[in-house]
Amino acid sequence: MARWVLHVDMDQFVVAVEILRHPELRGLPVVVGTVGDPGRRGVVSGCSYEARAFGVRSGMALRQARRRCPGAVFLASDPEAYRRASHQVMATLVGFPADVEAAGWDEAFLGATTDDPERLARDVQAAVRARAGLACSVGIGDTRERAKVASALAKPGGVLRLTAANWLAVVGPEPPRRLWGVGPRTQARLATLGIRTVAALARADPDAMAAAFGAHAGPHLVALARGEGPAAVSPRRPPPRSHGHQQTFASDLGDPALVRSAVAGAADEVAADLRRSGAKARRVAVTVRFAPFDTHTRSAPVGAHSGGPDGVRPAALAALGRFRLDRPVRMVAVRADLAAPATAPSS
DNA sequence: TCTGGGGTCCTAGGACCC
DNA sequence: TCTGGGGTCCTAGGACCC
Repeated sequence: MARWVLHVDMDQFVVAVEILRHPELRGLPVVVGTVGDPGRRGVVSGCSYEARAFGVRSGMALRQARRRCPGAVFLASDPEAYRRASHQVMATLVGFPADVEAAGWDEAFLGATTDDPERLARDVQAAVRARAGLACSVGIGDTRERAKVASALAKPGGVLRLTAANWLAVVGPEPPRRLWGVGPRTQARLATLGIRTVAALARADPDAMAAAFGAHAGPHLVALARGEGPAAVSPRRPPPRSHGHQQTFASDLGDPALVRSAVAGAADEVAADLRRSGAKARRVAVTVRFAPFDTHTRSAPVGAHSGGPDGVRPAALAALGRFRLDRPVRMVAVRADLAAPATAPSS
């Protein structure tokens, strides 16, 4: 029997959850945003296939979504409902003879030993539909990268297998953006080098790519284009490396005192996270986004308070003190880098 | 045209040390 | 006075993902 990676990806997850409790929305263009009001600052966190037909995309500004699809139903995001649905899905997956690694609310990797991965994929789809009432697509691969790309190509509701044998035939003509780990910036840089397809990137000289993208990142890009990479699926999640909170203001803040109080508030939320998790902070970074979108970060160590929660706010305000708050501010963020857990030293 | 909130990882320059 | 080659830490920025 062979070892396979399956990538299970829920179809239009947040919208599907909304349709479960609002069946009358089925078949309509539906847009779920951070806020339900498309006149306010916020982005699309999920949209139905009917809305996508109008050009609405995840991550798009709500105002732009409304321009593209004025007739869409706009709903506010309800994270608690999505988390409950996610738990149902993950509980269903854990019932299968496989290692299960959650990769966000709406997707998971399965590591399974089987001679019929398609059969397993169909069984997973049926079980998720029966238990949670939701549809998913399943990618099958001999690496995580291939399984991940396969599930995207299988949408909606399909099953697709990608291995070394058919990877380039299927994915080769696609733009590099199709790869898991290549975004719009990297695709644009690749285009300036004349590389416009996955196949072209797979043929690229790793040394030349190292010169252009860095010693590690360059060859890594070529490996991605070949579908290579790890195949391990690990059910245990590593401890978090950071905790953060950020706030975009409904309208820009011109008063530095208000900016300081927003930073203090975010720092207190981070401190509360630290208390819950028992983790220690190493540094605290404050990000200030000036209008329209000019973004800078300053950080400070939390040494004076031994990394405890009480040290977060002073460190955040110290970092903020290094900014000149002479322009309107759109967003502030506070993030704490966590110290490695103080468990038994291993060496 | 306008760009949320929560994260992870990589790069690169300078400081500092041997 | 001019000077190699490595390592690690600190810091800011960038890219990407869900």
